[in-house]
This record gives sequence, C-alpha cells and structure tokens, in this order.
Amino acid sequence: MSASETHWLSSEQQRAWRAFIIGSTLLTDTLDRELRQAHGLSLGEYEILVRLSESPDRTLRMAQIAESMQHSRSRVTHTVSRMEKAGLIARCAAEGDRRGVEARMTDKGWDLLVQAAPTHVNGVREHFVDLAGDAEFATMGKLMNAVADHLLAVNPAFEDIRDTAE
Amino acid sequence: MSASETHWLSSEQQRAWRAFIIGSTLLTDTLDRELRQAHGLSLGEYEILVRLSESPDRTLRMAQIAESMQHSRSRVTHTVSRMEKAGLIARCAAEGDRRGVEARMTDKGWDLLVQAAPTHVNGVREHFVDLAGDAEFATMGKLMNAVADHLLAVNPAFEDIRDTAE
DNA sequence: GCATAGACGTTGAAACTTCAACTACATCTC
DNA sequence: GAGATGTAGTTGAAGTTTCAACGTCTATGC
Repeated sequence: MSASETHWLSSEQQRAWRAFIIGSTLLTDTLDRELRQAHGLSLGEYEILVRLSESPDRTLRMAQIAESMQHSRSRVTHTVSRMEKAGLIARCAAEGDRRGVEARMTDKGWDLLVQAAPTHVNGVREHFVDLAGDAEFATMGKLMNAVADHLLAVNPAFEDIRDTAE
Repeated sequence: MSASETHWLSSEQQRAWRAFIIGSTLLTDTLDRELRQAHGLSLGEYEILVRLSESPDRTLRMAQIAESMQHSRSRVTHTVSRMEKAGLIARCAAEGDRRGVEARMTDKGWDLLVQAAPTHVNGVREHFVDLAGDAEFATMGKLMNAVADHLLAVNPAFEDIRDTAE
C-alpha cells in the first residue's frame, strides 16, 4: 500500500461500500430509536445489559465491558454511572483486586432487559435478517467476522488502549 | 411482529449479527482514526467533502448534505460551521430561495480531499474489500442495499424529519 | 392579499463521547 | 522490600451530537 498510485475502487465496489455505510448507519439508528421510544434505553445500554445478563452473577468488571463493547474505559464509566443512577446497574468492589469495580445488573435492569429484548430482536429480524436469505446472511456474518479479526489483529491499540495516551 | 412469543435468533444468526455489530464498529472507528491521524479529518467530514466534490460547482445545499448523510440538519449546521472555520468549506446564499444556504468546497478543501482520498481508499481495501472475495463483497453490498431501501421505505421519518419535532 | 402551514437553516442547552490527567492498587525487578 | 512500571477506574473539561425552540422565507388556500 505504499505505491504512489492509489488503487481506486471499481464503481461496483464503490456502490457496495456506500450501501454498507448508509445501510449500517440506518440500521443502528433505527434499532437505537426503536429501543429508546419503547423502553427509554439506547442500543449501547441495551448491549451492556445483554452482556451482564450472560455473565455469572449478572456481573462484569468495568474493563470487560469496555473491551467487549470496544468502548473506552472512560466511556464505560460515564455510561455505567448513568445506568446506576437509573437503577439498572449497581457498582460493587471487585474481589481480589482492590482497584477493580464490578458492575452488577439489578432486578430492575433485568426486568427492563426482558421487556426490551423482543423489541430489539424483532427489529433485527425485520430490518436485517429477514431481508437476507440464510446463505446471504451467513456470508455477511463470515465477512464481518473476518473484518473484526483482521482489525483486532492489525491494530494492537484495540486490545486495550483507546483511553490511555497513545 | 405482534405475537406474544418472540422469535429469537438462532445461535448462528446471533453470531453473525454480533459479528456485524462489532465488525462495523471496528471498521468505521479504524477508518475514522486513520483519516484523523493522517489528515486531521473525521470520516464524516471526509464524506461531506466527497459529496461536494461530486456536485456541480462543488456546491450542495445544506439539506442535501443532511439527507445524503442521514444526519440531522442541525448536525450539518454544526459540522459545516467547523469546516468553514477550518477553511474547507464556504457558505453562500442559495439562488432562488432566500431561506437556503449553499456549502461550497474551497480549494483548500479540495486539496485536502485529494490528499485524504488515498488514505481512505487504501483503508477500505485493506480492512474490508480485500478480506472478501468479489462475490462475497457483492452479496454484502446487495444485502446492505436492501436494508437501506427497506429502512428508507419503512421509516418515513428518515426522509427529512430527524430534527423536526416528531 | 392575507393567513396558515410548511420548509430551510440556525441557535443554545442538554446529553454523550473523547481526551488528558490523576489516584489507587498490583506486579515486576533488583 | 523499595522503586519502577503497568493496570483499573475515575474525573473534569473540551469536543460533538441531539433536542427543542426559533426566525426567516415560501407555498397554499381562501
């Protein structure tokens, strides 16, 4: 990638790329809006609740949330603070590491997740899954998996940095 | 979608969906960061410049920018203001409609776009296009196109609203 | 022609994210 | 076992996006 001539995209590739950008923007915006309107929850908050719900004791360390969401630590601090104020999450000291903080989903958080999940899943189906054949959808999944793997591998910064001075 | 039983995703679908979320997040974050580091330009600003560069007179009405980017009008106002302050864009009164404002790319904006485009295209290739076979990439493009069409059709709000009281 | 409604864009405040310190604790090294 | 370095999380300010209200102009209906 260091030649002086850039290898531009074909017009077909360009169309596909733009469809990706606009489609994924529209899709996440729509899912976010549906969740907000129905349950007052952003897509990001919803995803935090999902991760907590899948963890033992419905509890996760702050850093694990940050890593799995690809968010900076400080973003997670702020988001969890808001969710704590809303009563969806409680913070506790982590066992075994006195620096650590654990976020635990409250019953109220669980109840909200139970309500919100159908909204979200129906949205994902209606706006995405059902628009593709099974094979198409699987192809997309494989490709995006490769993208994620590639970027995690290529970009050491993603392991953790994001918030530390580079 | 109104039955009381939710039709959950299969675990394979769930994996594909999560790959999509994480992959697209990582991808846009990476492209954004590469552009910022190399040229001090965000991905959104870059895309505005691209759209201007493709328009007659390198000029576009504010509302056209907003619509094509799926951004709210006020977001475009703020972004264009920053880009104007940076000397990349100039605002002029629109002809024929005294309410209107046109954003015109300056020479400085053009020069920056010329510099930035290879960075962006190389990133898109390296992190996305080259990871897929042509057929795979085309499949993805077709799917995302369907998603965009569906959401634009289903959601009248996207035509314009976004900033107006709903 | 006047009133009402609609469209264009801006404004300022609130909400959210990023960025650069910073505190506290853990680990590593000698 | 003391100092250096690294990790966990927070903080507050700066930057960006959203939200609601507004001012201006255009189009519509009467």
